[in-house]
Amino acid sequence: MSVPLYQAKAEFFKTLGHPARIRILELLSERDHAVHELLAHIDIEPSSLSQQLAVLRRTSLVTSTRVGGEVVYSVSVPEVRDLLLAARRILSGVIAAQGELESELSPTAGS
Amino acid sequence: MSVPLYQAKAEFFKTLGHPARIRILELLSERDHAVHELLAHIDIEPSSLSQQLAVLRRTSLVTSTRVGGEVVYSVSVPEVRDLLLAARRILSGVIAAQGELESELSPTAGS
DNA sequence: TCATCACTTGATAAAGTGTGCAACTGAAAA
DNA sequence: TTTTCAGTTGCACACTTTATCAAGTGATGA
Repeated sequence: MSVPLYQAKAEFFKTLGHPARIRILELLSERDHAVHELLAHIDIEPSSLSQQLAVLRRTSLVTSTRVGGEVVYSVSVPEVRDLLLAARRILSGVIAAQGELESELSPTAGS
Repeated sequence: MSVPLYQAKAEFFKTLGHPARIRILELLSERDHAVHELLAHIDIEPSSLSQQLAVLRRTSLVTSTRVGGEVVYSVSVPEVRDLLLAARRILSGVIAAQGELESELSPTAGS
């Protein structure tokens, strides 16, 4: 293999590193969605959504199918869901820790 | 909380989205390392390493302690290790799938 | 004290990313 | 056939990230 694994990992995480792409994956891991359905949940321009979907397509995390007038997206790597859950767990830990630290510094109010 | 969770997640993944930072976390999840030890394993300039360590510090994923002449880093969120393992599993799946696809397209050699 | 090792910081140029607008394609409805 | 809805693509601009070089701090050893 030409690309070292740690670099592939970095690129993988990079594709997860955008709020819209996270939202897309969260919605798609519930069920398949057409683009206009995603659009109803995510507050960005259609062209921007399309671009983020393209990023996810390029990395094979989602696939699209044309169904009549609409394009339906699905996750092609179901394990991504676990990853998002793991991230949430870690994150709540980190955020809680930072919260404590903050309260120690200024016990009256959080910034 | 002011920052929506999906945005916090995106930022979290973004900090993982760099090959040097992945290497650092992998090394640190084995055991603590001084900066010059990391430097021996990761092929980048000291200043660049320092910069990446700063990114990880800012997001509270690692902590540093001065021990005499050297600065020792440790992971402060051990669950990160699971995340890296999960990423590797997902990634090998995706890479394998792409490999198959590639062989179908050109059965003789992979690009 | 002076030199040196171990790191960090600052500045800057180059590369990469994201955003919004306009133009374009395909399918369905009028 | 013409419109309209559903998406995508191209492009210009702003913003961010990264790499590198030079300069600076802190501790140790000569």
